[in-house]
Amino acid sequence: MTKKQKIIDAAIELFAKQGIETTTIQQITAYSGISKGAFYLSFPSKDALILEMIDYFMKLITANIDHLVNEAKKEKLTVYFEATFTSLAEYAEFARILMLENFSLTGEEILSKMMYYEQLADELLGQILLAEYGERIEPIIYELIMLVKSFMKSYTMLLFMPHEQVDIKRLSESLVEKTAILAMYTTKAYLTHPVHAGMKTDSFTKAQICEELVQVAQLDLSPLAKDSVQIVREELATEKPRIALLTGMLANLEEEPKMGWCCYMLRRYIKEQQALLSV
Amino acid sequence: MTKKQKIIDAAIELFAKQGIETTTIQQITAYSGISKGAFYLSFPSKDALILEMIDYFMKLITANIDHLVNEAKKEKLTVYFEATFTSLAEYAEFARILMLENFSLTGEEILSKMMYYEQLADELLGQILLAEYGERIEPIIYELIMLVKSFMKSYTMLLFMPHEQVDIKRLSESLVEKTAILAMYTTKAYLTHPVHAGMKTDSFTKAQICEELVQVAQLDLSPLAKDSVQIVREELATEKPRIALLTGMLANLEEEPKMGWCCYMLRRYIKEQQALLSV
DNA sequence: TACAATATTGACTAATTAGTCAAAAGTCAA
DNA sequence: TTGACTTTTGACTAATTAGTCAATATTGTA
Repeated sequence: MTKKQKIIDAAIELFAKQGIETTTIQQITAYSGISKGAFYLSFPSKDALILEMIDYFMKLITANIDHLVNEAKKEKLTVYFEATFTSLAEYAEFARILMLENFSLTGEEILSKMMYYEQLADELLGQILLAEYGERIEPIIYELIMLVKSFMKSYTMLLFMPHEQVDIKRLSESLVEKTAILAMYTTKAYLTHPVHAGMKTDSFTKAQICEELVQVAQLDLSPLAKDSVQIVREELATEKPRIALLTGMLANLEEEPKMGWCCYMLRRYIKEQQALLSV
Repeated sequence: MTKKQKIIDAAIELFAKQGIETTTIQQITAYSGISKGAFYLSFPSKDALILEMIDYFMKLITANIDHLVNEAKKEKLTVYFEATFTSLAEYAEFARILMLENFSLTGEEILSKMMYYEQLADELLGQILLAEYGERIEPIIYELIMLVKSFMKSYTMLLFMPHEQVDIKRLSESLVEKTAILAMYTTKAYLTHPVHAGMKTDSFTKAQICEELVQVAQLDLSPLAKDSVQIVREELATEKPRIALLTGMLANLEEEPKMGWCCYMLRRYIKEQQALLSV
């Protein structure tokens, strides 16, 4: 395990236990069995650590949910709810802290990072809703996204109450029903535009994906994964990467641990290219 | 203006501007033009100040919303939404900070204080919903309360975005529609019990109300208000306070500024006594 | 083994801030 | 005006913590 990973592991536990702001570098270094100096060899500052932790966590969750939803052939909304609650429950302590300290965290960067991932989540939810309920909900799509996110935030709190035992399946079904009801009968939508209007999630460029591939190539992967990564890198270096090839390689990588974010980027890239072609 | 009020005024502004945790006593004393020592003559600690500020603010909001809803003869839910958004908008900067730092605030006391006021809000909402949609929603009442609160929290965020201009009337109507839809069609409720089960808001005792009356009697009030307060105090000292008398005095006090919390307590006391009688 | 290059350490600095308290300023009755 | 009493002050303490860097340990190489 790299030193960075040791620090991140310790930080996850400590942040989860006592909050981000109140956890000191001293505590993190003591807990991970390294010295203070060593910490600053891995991270330039405490803020940088927080930023990387959030990034690490949000990529994990985002990629995981997107993967499960894409895999599902029907009832994608149910899967979306289940995947979200399950993912959050898995890292409940840290997710709880992140949610609660969300905005009290200082720093422009952290805030825009959070907004970025929220935007990604909104996009996925929007696609699912449109696929599920058809074009007729287009006039109320921004409202629906807001409402569904509201539900989820509130019910997510239940996951964080230690005594409460959440039945994720039943909860998801309950929320699907509410979403369907609202999609069906809502006439007076307050929101007619996305809330975070300014924000736009640019699609991933070939360069960005390659960069990420270089990163993960350093991890120890199965031979299949290692080769697939290499092939994708070479293909992305060409003028017109072949979608079929990328799709196949993506399938090779999907189940590989630690490759989640790569897969997410690739998936989006492929979808986008297909959309361009079909126009 | 008392020294305490000076401090509270300064704290409201500074907390709103830069957050509660990051505001120092130094800044507060500098801003309110007093010395550090003087601060500690008015408040035993920074935490005590925070606690009192939250109390001050929550009482203001709670009493105001309850007053407006009780005054309304019909469409109480609409009034509830409007009153809530309007009250929050009025103190938007501070409300925003309170909402965002909500849980990162340390201290058992602050947390239980917030839960207490949330519980009061839940009760009011529950009553309105039952009155509006009848007994048939009883099986889904806890779910509905949760859902409506979810909406409100999310849309409240819009109030805090400086560039966004919120049309409270239209928003409230939109939320009423959603509430009605959910009340009408929901069949699969996830929640069958209140979330904060342990918590219970005990009714106000005569002693508690008297205590508050003693407090406000020190403020400078109109002669009518002053006399009414005195009469209520005497009446509450008796074995069986007459409801008719209290109701009349309450009417005298309703529009008096700074009496909000007193009126709220009285209103609840009267309602409760009436409920006991009608059994 | 010897030596250089690299990695790691933890005592130290500088900055911040809640809370204290001896001294100064203000008040007021005689 | 005096002087006893109250209020207010702000320099000071003690505690905390992010970040530094000279000294030390480890590793790789010839």
